[in-house]
Amino acid sequence: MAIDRLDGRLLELLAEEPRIGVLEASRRLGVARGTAQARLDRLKASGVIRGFGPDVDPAALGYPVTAFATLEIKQGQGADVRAHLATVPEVLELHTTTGHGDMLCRLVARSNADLQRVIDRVVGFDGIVRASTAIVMENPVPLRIVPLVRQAASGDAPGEHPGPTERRKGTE
Amino acid sequence: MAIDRLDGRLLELLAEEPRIGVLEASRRLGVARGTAQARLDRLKASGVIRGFGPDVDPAALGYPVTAFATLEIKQGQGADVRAHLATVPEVLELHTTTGHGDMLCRLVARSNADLQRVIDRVVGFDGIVRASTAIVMENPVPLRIVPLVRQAASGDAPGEHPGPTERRKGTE
DNA sequence: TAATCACTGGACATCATGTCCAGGCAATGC
DNA sequence: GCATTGCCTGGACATGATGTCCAGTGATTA
Repeated sequence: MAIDRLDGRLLELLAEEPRIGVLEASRRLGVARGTAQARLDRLKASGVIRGFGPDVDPAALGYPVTAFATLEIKQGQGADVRAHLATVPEVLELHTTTGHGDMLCRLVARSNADLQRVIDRVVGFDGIVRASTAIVMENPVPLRIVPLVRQAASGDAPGEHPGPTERRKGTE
Repeated sequence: MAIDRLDGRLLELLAEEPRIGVLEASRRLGVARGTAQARLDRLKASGVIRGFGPDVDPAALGYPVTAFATLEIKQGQGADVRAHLATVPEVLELHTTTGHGDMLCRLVARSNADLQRVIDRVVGFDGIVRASTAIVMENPVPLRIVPLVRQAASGDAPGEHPGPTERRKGTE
């Protein structure tokens, strides 16, 4: 779904100060509450906004160590490995990829020593041939979405397929 | 900060149905509203909950392609490279790591073709020696936190330093 | 020209929020 | 044993936000 500048500013507002609510957002955007409400509903319905889940910091939970593991999988064992990794709480996300490895997963651990335990548990599975781990030292750019939203909303997005004007359609 | 079972269940509730609010959460947990409120305030104050920002789906914004790029950096160019990558909207996060590469970043793009443009922009910088990119095909385990919260809250967490009982202290 | 659509500005009842309070209860420290 | 501390309860209150209507206006499209 394409978003316009108003959608973009609304998303920015909510990203930076999630607690403000629809009413306050409409005030800051200079539009009627109904408009902000409608935009928000639309963003949620179209899947741009998946939800407003709490952003939990693993470090504050006692898991200050983050690592990325590249896994090489035995042919045909993909499904089993996925199921295995899904049972490990320290596996925060898992992707299957092209390239040297077959899978990439993000891990957390209580310490560098604990990371060894996590890795052992992750790779201690028959379908996994090899694993290489990269420990995260710094996180100069934490997961962010605002710059992308800004670009998507500005309409001058590079790589964008040239389209008609930005008039909203009733159903898309 | 250590969390107990009540904190854990509260986080789970909020993660799964963020819209319910404190009052409804307290009802489901079977505790007084003041308790849920206090727990939530404490989780926010201690940094376990960073916020309640909207969870935006890049794919719905028109960026359905995700990739991870491992970058090798020229000695002493780290700061410049970080600053450079921070200006690229398609760079959703950036980590400096140990291991083969020096940095790992998550990218999104409008298409496989567009990914080429993004990569060119990312590596088109003097301090970057080499880059290897892995395109994400599937995402069997999307970014999740609940299993980790459950483990942290259960107290029987592996790798946990043995501690006293789970009585809460006044200030920590 | 008629129809469609988004936005406005207002209305309403309901609900959640932030913020107090007094009391009970369990664990801690002396 | 006793006082202290800290958490939880259950209640109160005013304020504010929410969900949901509506009629009117302006602009675009067929």
